[in-house]
Amino acid sequence: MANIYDVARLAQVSTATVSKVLSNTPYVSAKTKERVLEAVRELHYAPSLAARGLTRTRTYVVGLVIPYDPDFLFNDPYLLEVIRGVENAANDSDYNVLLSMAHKSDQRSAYTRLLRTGYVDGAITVETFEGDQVGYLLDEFGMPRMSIGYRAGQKPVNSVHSDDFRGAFEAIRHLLELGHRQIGIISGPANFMGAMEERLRGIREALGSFGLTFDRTLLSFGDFTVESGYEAARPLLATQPRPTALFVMNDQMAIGAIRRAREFDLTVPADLSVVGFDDVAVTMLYEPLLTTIRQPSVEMGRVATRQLLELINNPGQQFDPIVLPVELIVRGSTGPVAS
Amino acid sequence: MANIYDVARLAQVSTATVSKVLSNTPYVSAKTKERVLEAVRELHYAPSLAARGLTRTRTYVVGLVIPYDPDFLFNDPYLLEVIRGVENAANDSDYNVLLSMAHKSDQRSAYTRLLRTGYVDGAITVETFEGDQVGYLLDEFGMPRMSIGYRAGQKPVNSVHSDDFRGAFEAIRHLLELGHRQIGIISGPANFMGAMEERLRGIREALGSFGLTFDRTLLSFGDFTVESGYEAARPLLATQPRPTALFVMNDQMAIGAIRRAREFDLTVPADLSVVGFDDVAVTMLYEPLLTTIRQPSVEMGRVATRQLLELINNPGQQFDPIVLPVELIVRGSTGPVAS
DNA sequence: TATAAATAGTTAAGCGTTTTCCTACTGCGT
DNA sequence: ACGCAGTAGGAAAACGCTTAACTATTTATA
Repeated sequence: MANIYDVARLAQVSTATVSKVLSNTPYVSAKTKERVLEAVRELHYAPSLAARGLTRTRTYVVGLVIPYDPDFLFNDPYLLEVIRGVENAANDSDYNVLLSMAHKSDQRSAYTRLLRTGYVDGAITVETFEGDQVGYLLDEFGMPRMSIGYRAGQKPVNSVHSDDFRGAFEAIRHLLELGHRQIGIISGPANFMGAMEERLRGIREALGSFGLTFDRTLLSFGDFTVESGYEAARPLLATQPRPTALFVMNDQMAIGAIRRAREFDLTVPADLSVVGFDDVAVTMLYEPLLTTIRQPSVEMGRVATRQLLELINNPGQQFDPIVLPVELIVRGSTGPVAS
Repeated sequence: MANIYDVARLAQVSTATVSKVLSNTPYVSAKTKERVLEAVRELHYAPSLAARGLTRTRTYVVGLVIPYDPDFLFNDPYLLEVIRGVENAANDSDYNVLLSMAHKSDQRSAYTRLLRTGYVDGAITVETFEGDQVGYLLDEFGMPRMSIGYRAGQKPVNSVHSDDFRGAFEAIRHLLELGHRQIGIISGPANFMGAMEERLRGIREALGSFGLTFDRTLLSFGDFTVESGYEAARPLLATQPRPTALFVMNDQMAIGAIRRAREFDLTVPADLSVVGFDDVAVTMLYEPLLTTIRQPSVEMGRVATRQLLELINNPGQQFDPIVLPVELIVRGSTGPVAS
């Protein structure tokens, strides 16, 4: 593997000049520059990131921390899209992505890997449940960091999340406009960072705008799995008067709920309308096609990364969470209330 | 951030000694060792990987290259599991994972990132369609590499894949044992590296063991998407005599095929048995639950990584592909042939 | 024409490790 | 008392790059 000396020798200049050419520092004549580039090409030279990282402050690597304490998160295609978004944006700026999937039991090691080795310029943490340590540790260390999702603590916090409030609001409004008045809710885990509260807020607001109030007895919880949706739907569908619609906070639980509805001999959407959340591609397999709220997952990864790079270049900034728009996708699982 | 000098000073030894303690080199007294470790703890010291990478040959980073030319691959939960397996195994050996999702258009850059910067000790490439360049480039460079999937070229090649032959064999045998004799096949793309051929071989073998031969008119192709399964199923179900069973080479297409079957007023499994492939979790949403062949995806990532580390330590080895067992999971989408 | 300013390129120090000699000490057998 | 093997620890070079400081050359300015 050629090093900078080989290039310098071949181009008949000093290593300093080579370095300047490669980092686009001014005061190099066009002629010399070309000669150096020629040598670089000939030798297939690329600077060693290790050596570069030693002198510069930059390593050109960002860490992507994904805690996967709850295993089911890993069935969530959403995550893969976030990863892709991060990778994409990093690439565009010649950055590399170091993956760190910390299981709760060894968060310490994730922390070590990212921080203490000086291997990354910054980190993106995917926020899931409360109580994750890595984030705090990174902050304490002063490492530039962006969260994907909601972050505990007072604003401003550097994070990106989708507009859960609006998503829930639109979902409920859609149902209300279809004439539904008894709307059951299946929420995700209560300790899932922030998102659920936001959605509940959205629900209340939408109901309020129709002069209705939120009925707590129509609220039920699941853990994002199909099974939990199936379970959570039972008490709701057994309530009298029976809800004519369900707003379920992820698509998989929505599918579970629909399965339960069948057991109650309810047809979707004729007897029961169902709105999901996420718009994961796999639900396209299911009949009826699910009306849902689409989250811009790839975009979330992208935005978080771009913002992180900005933070790396100008450390110490704090800004308010970036909220990405969601979209109501009306498909076949919702319809007007039966008269 | 503390460096090795800080530690040396605090422990009142030379940096050489600190280094020795940290790499478990002999000839350091227990007392000194303890003193050094104490200092390390106190200062929260961790050696800089960059500096270490400069002197040692090792960077303790492996690259994970995922070409995502076909976008739909990214809806495949399978991939996420592979990633997880890689990350896991790497962690166990104190290795880090650098992600590189090369789009076809910039494979060159993926190559640069991984190779020429000297940033990784080895690479894992996920093989999908033929014609990917990165792999060849890595080999040419002499970089240790493991493939996940089938790799072009003559054996031995360093790769890990699941037992597609056996999987197809078991699927077909299962159907044959249920009495099916007209079995339609929906294959993945023909140019998808190796796997499809292996499965076709398995199909032939299973048929042969029942004294049957493969009927090419019952073969149809899709591209792994639900839609393509839906499309591919039509000609098959229109064939006379109509097949009583379908073996579909991934779960998503299987779902598509089942949807088409409904249009033909066929009930699964009463009128038509369907076997899928992969056993991705999301199919648990569908009724009937899919009989399928489970691939050990996390394990594939793990094995590939462990093998790569072995290859890094003893370069130049070539071994035969590692074949991981698959498993027939019988659920509700298959049943005895209607009499 | 003399001088200042801008441009072009070089030298050498330094980044934080590891590792190869070295040196020094200890205890043991003679 | 001497020499030697074994054990402990240190000094310093090397890894490949960047960059500050410097010199030399050219161009602009008065």
